[in-house]
Amino acid sequence: MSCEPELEREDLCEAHEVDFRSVEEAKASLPDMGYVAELFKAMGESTRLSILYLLWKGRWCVHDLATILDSSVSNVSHHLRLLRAMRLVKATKEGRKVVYSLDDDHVEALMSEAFKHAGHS
Amino acid sequence: MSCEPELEREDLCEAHEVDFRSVEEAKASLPDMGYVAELFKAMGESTRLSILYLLWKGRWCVHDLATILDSSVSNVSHHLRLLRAMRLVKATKEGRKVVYSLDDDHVEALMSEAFKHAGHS
DNA sequence: TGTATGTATGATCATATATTCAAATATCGT
DNA sequence: ACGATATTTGAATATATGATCATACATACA
Repeated sequence: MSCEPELEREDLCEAHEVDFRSVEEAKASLPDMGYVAELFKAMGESTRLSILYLLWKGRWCVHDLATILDSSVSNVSHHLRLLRAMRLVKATKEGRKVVYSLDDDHVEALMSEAFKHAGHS
Repeated sequence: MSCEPELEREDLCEAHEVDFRSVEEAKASLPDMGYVAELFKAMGESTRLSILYLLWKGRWCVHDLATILDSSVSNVSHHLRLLRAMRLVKATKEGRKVVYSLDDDHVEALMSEAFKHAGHS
């Protein structure tokens, strides 16, 4: 059914302590990395990570985010678009402002975990 | 002491419900994102994330990692170098092989958290 | 000591990404 | 309706990054 070529024994390190079966099993057990990789990638850029951090602690409009981050409104808006597309943040229109907030408990848990150890360099 | 220019009131959204003080405080409270962003960036690439996942579950030499990931030894080795430089994985020479394993509990905790929700798209 | 195996490295290339700029859109107050 | 405020968008650009290739290095074994 699968179009994958069969794994051959020659593809393995000879005399490796783990056998053919282990490599096959490891390959089969590998979950899809797509979503998780995208998530980490979104969080792996300092401007976006800062935005997520700020929204973790409160709600902010675009202009103030840009001020706090010493960045341009345009740049912040571009990053917010990405975060919105990934449903990590949500936008609420309030008058002529758009106020952003976190939209994913998942992200809070990851940040909590990540910043817990921060400064262990 | 700081070379930062003083924040001016004009830099703020007028009539924002949060006041000048909040923006100043938010700016001051913002932790350094450097390390955490680097960490997420390292994990935000599917080949590297897969490597970390595999090493989370066991120990593997470079050749077998490449086989499991359908990638080249060279490519995997380059990624391992990055992960080594960040002290996320460690290398152990065993004969002519180099066996890699995780070198950071932190990463395990993050992966555990991340994959817990995977497939909630 | 030579050869095969296993890994690391540097250069190159194609692509992806962050940022800036200019301009468009939308909302409020006068 | 007009001007000011607030945000979004697309294009252009510079930089970063992942993959590949060729090659160097290092170890085991004959």
